[in-house]
Amino acid sequence: MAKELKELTNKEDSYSQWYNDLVVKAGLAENSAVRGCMVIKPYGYAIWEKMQRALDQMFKDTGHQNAYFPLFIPKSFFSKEAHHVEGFAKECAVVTHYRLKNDPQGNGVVVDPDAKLEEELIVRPTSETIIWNTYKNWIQSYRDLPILCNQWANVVRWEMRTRLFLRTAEFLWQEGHTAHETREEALAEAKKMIGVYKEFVENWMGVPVIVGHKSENERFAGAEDTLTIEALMQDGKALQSGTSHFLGQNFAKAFDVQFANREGKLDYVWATSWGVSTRLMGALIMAHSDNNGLVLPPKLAPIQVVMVPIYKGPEELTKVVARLEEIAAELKKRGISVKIDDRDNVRSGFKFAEYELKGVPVRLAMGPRDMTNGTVELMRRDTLEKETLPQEGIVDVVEKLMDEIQQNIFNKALKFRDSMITRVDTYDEFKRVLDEKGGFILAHWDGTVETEVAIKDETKATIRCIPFDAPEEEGVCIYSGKPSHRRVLFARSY
RNA sequence: CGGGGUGUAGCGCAGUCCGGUUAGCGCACCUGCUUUGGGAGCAGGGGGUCACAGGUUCGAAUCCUGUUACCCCGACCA
Repeated sequence: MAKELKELTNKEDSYSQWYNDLVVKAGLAENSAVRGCMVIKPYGYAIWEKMQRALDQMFKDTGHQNAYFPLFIPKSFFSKEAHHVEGFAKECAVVTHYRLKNDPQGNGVVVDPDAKLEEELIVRPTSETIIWNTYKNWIQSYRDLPILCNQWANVVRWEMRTRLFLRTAEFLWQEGHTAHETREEALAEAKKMIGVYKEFVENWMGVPVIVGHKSENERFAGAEDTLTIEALMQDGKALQSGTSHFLGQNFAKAFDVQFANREGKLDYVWATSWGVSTRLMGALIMAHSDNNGLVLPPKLAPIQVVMVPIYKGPEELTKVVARLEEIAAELKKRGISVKIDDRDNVRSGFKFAEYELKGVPVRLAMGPRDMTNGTVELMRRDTLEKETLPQEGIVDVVEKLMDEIQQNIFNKALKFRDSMITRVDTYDEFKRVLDEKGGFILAHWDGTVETEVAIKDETKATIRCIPFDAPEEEGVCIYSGKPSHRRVLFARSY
């Protein structure tokens, strides 16, 4: 299986095909019978569950609670915020009927024309509207604020072209929706949550990100400011990995959500929303994988250690497995997940390749030779290095390795990412770097939508963000030559 | 929605141009034996309305007409 992957990469023509193949062969997901929709397989879902659990804890640690809102949104709600409708209208699934019946002509089941809904329902592409319609009833006074809710849900965006995890017609995500008394508090919330995302993506997924503001043109439909984390994939393309929006009073005004403030006057509520999706799975895969398959950070690996017995005949198998079980029990005591693969219908070499493909961080192999010598062979997935070590103390070694691998995966990705940030000062250089090297480009921009759009049309590169830490620096826009006060981050992206 | 491509076993494909025994190969699957420190070998076996519908013909996977599904490249997007 990995052999085929290797052959694919050697063609070097299609990273996306390689990616797709990897996702399928590693058993993460596959395309479903429904166009544009994805089946997440147990192994892929196990990783997603680990992400969910970690994120959920982080949300709770920052004072949020989970809730759940309806899948269907009445069309009238949806159209209340002008920019919001405009942004999503083109990709909505719409429910128009509520019943089927047997076809009188005998062609199976048909939609019953008598069961037409008076008002169509939109399958949520995001939940701001249904949530703000609900919050309206929850908020009367400043004493009801803030409201800090999150929901884990699926949403539907009817995309033309889809790719496993990166863009599917239906996807799983989490969306936080908060309501605040003041502008400052809402701004702080939006900033806090993009920080939570950064921490998660870097510390759990081992993927370094750049945090910043979206340009006006790339902003969320209905937001006053969109904060983003941008990651870089190994093919040099950027991936927007999470966003946090300051919504101002736009949705409060659209849904007439007013509260009595501390002065006893009516005021509109300030809002934020923020989300990350199963797209993060795509980021995880594309940031770390190599020609042997996935490379999973230990914190998210469903299996952290796999044990492969090497043996001739059933007696040896029993003996080796018995010893492996002792070590496995020790590892489990320390919270490390272990799998002993004692299948006898595939050979050990096959298993080695299979777990490499699946990205298992550490492999322990033990055979008769090791039984005699009191040793065990350890391989770490991130470097593919093999070492024969004494069984005595192996549990300590593995435990330490978990942290080391987690750190090493991040460092490797960081080093790559940093090597792929290029500063350019002319448009020619900009285009050359895009075509020959890819990655992030730091360049001056005059701050206008026209320039941004023109660059996008000519090069397919967009402004990924205006980084938080962009220092003030006088310069001239690479496109228009007009003055600019800081560099912004460009890239071609997914 | 535009441009290109493909539908033949669970998966990947050959055969189609130029119609002709019983439709073939690799992987996977099942059985048995031998193997087992990096993707095992041999032997045997199971599995197909050749995408669908209509037409031409003594005869269609193959030719003609229509339909449909999927993939790739664009426009759209987390």
